[in-house]
Amino acid sequence: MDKPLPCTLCTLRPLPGFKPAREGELAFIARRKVGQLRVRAGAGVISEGGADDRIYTLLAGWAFRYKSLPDGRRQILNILLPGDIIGLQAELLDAMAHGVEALTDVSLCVFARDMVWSVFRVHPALALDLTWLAAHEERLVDDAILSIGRRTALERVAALLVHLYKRAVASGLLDGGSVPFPLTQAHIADTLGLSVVHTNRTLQRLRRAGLADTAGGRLVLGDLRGLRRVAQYWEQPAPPRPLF
Amino acid sequence: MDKPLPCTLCTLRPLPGFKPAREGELAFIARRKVGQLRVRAGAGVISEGGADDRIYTLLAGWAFRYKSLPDGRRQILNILLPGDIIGLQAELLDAMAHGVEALTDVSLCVFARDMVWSVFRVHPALALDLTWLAAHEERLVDDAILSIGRRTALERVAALLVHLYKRAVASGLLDGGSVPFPLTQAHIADTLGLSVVHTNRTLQRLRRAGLADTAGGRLVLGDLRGLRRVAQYWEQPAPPRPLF
DNA sequence: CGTTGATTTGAGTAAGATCAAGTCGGGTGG
DNA sequence: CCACCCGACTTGATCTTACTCAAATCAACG
Repeated sequence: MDKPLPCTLCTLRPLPGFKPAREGELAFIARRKVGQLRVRAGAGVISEGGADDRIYTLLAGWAFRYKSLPDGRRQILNILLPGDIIGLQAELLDAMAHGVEALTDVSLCVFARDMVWSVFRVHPALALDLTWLAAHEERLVDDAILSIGRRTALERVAALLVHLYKRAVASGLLDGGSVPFPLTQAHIADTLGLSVVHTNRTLQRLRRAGLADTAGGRLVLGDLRGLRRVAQYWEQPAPPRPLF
Repeated sequence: MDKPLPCTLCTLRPLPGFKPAREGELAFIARRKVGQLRVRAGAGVISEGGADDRIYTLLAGWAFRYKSLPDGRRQILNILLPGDIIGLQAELLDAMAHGVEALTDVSLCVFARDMVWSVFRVHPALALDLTWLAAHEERLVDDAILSIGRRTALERVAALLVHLYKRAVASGLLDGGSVPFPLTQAHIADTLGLSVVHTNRTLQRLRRAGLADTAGGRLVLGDLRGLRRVAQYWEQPAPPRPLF
């Protein structure tokens, strides 16, 4: 735990990508925040199958959800950026069917386990936001299935880079034409269902074509339009999202 | 539209896989059901990108959610069985990011567009159920990603068959050691990110090994244990689910 | 029968995996 | 300061899985 940031001073909420809170809701949320948690890059936030009884929202840093097979093969389901919720599934279903691991050092707002139910009882509009978030995450996962199932390696990598670039920009991370990019090639491979070697060669193809470069922990898109074209990735405008 | 079945006589709810309705909720749901819709096998229920303003629940028959790329490649996201909800995403997010198509002739309970919001306002416990359903569907999609991304073709097919068998049994469709299986090999291929030809050969392998047979529109698992083993598929017990 | 959709088979190919080294760069400890 | 370590990235060679193309079979149905 580190010194908690009061929700009234939230650094995320003012960002253009987030909806402003409605009357009374911010105070309600603030009252339920029981602390703040810091997790180091590479460490686990929630373990696969574990029944954690907290809900988190990612305040700063990057993380990812993953699942693995008994023999160790691992699949990353989804990259988490600030504003994303962690642990909602565990609250609703019996246990967590996936793990969560920090990609960078990460700060999490911690909420008590009864948070969800009290939101539903007291603040229906906020509860609807929570469901919105769940539906939105499912949409991301749907997109991932389409990529992994039907795109070629080149298309997959291109689509992932466009996708992450867009989200990073929406999180206010754009700085001098590039965004932070904390994924290693092994992470990309685990996200896209590819081997590390093939991921490497595919990234090189994109780099040589002047489309995208991930060097030095930052992502530069040389030609967004062109990248979209090779990825067969068409724009879906992102409306402002709710935040907890 | 065909003659609607009143919710009080629902054929699904008594099944062991579904939670009983709480006090007052059944009447509430019944009042919001505006009709019943029949869709022929192969016809679309919701089109990709369309902004349908209804919510459905699948009363009888099989369907599937899908997404496609501009050039026509198609990926099935998820198979829908009786009790599944259709169109929740469209209500929450702006438009439908995926299409839904009937696999068999299908009956749908139709609810008005404001259904969701009124549930959240009036019946918080029911709203939580709705979110449960969303989280549950996401879990299925998470599993699918793991399969497509990290399992071999043989493992994928085996895992899908086990999965669908389990769900069909939970829907009360088991009859004489087999369940209905309305998917063509092309559907399986689109679900698993394989080509039709390879799907065919893989199914033959399973058949010859005495593990599973999909002949004649029915699925017979010759050796569930063995199938689980090749699929690296471990049991996740399914608690009773809410129904709308 | 003729048509249509689903399944099956065969042959050739290509995308991507695997195996095995090797490089590069940023720590750490001597 | 330098040796060395370690993780991430890169390269080459080879192998395998799964795709593509093309055609045959099969069954249901009007």
